Amino acid sequence: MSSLKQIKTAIDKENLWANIRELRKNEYLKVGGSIDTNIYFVASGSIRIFVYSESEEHTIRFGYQHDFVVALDSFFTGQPSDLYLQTLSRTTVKVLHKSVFETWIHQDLEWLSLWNKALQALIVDHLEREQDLLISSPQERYQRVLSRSPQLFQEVPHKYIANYLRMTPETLSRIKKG
Amino acid sequence: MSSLKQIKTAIDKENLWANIRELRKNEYLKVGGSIDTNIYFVASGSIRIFVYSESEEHTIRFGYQHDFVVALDSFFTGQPSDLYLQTLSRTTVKVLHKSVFETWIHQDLEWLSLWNKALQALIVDHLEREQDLLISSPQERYQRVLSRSPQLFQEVPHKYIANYLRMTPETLSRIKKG
DNA sequence: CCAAAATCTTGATCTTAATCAATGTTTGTG
DNA sequence: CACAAACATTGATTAAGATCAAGATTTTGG
Repeated sequence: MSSLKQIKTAIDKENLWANIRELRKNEYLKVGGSIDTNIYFVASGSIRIFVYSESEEHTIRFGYQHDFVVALDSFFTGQPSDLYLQTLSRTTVKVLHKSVFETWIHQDLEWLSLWNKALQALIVDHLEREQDLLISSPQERYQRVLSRSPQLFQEVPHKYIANYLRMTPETLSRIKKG
Repeated sequence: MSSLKQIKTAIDKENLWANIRELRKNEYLKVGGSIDTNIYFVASGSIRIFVYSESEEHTIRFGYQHDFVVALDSFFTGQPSDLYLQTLSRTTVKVLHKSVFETWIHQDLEWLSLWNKALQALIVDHLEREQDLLISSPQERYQRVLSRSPQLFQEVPHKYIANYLRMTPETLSRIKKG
């Protein structure tokens, strides 16, 4: 059982959730320039994290059912960040406040160790992502992400996946066909 | 004082280093397919972390004087990883074994908290890096990294920086001129 | 269920950075 | 110091993916 799943179970048991939010398609949980230190758990639906740059959107990550979604930079630093969190469909999230989480996690060395493990797993994921992005062939980038996250292609519109893979929807479409 | 600096100071004080290695230019600390759970501290010189893919090298990160350098995926998972660690010049590193580090870090909640902070800072760095890589204009990618890490351009040959920025040395050269 | 909107596909053209090639410059070593 | 090797620059050409445009398909909301 992954560290994140264990953390989720414990949060449920101790009933730490602040509230539940229901969002329509395309609603923003967070916009650029704002502080958001919440942890969101996607009960249903899907969310996209992106930034603006060169007046274009760049997709950082997706979250769908059973994922945690967090504006990590704002969460860690407590500062405003450039990240946008937007729903891609009607979505329900459970909200956990950082302060509650922090208090809880520091109550027991066991929890802190678990959180440590979760952070480590996150870093390993980021390393993978970095390699995905460095690869020059769009074909290869597609293959790597497809084989690691086939589910993703079921869950979110491909135009966003194309953006996530730093290619146009047209290029992605042609790769899928080929 | 950053969490990493505090950790470094403590390791020095407790004398946890296993040994010191002197390496010539272009020597490998680690090659792809191997396990390496060491933490290296660059006393002098410089190191490049890269992977092979499509029979090309892709540069993940640089480490120079006073940086920690770690094959993070292998370090965290204990498994073999695709990362290569290679010196870019005559380099001296201090070596710290994971087991020693882990034992030490778990002795005190204070240390574990500090390590936690370091991991968080690392994740924020990775987020920045991800945004750097997503940007489509080579010009912009160059500008962002230059303004965040001007020192880098003093420390390592630009052909490696070009690779790190996912462009050719020719393109980087033209950007610098323009 | 139907209409409108959003998404996806396909083809033609254009643009930008990669490639190729040659020369100039710096660095490191005997 | 000299000379070779590594690195950087510059110009010409090519190629791959972006852009543009139109049509097909799917999704969504009243």
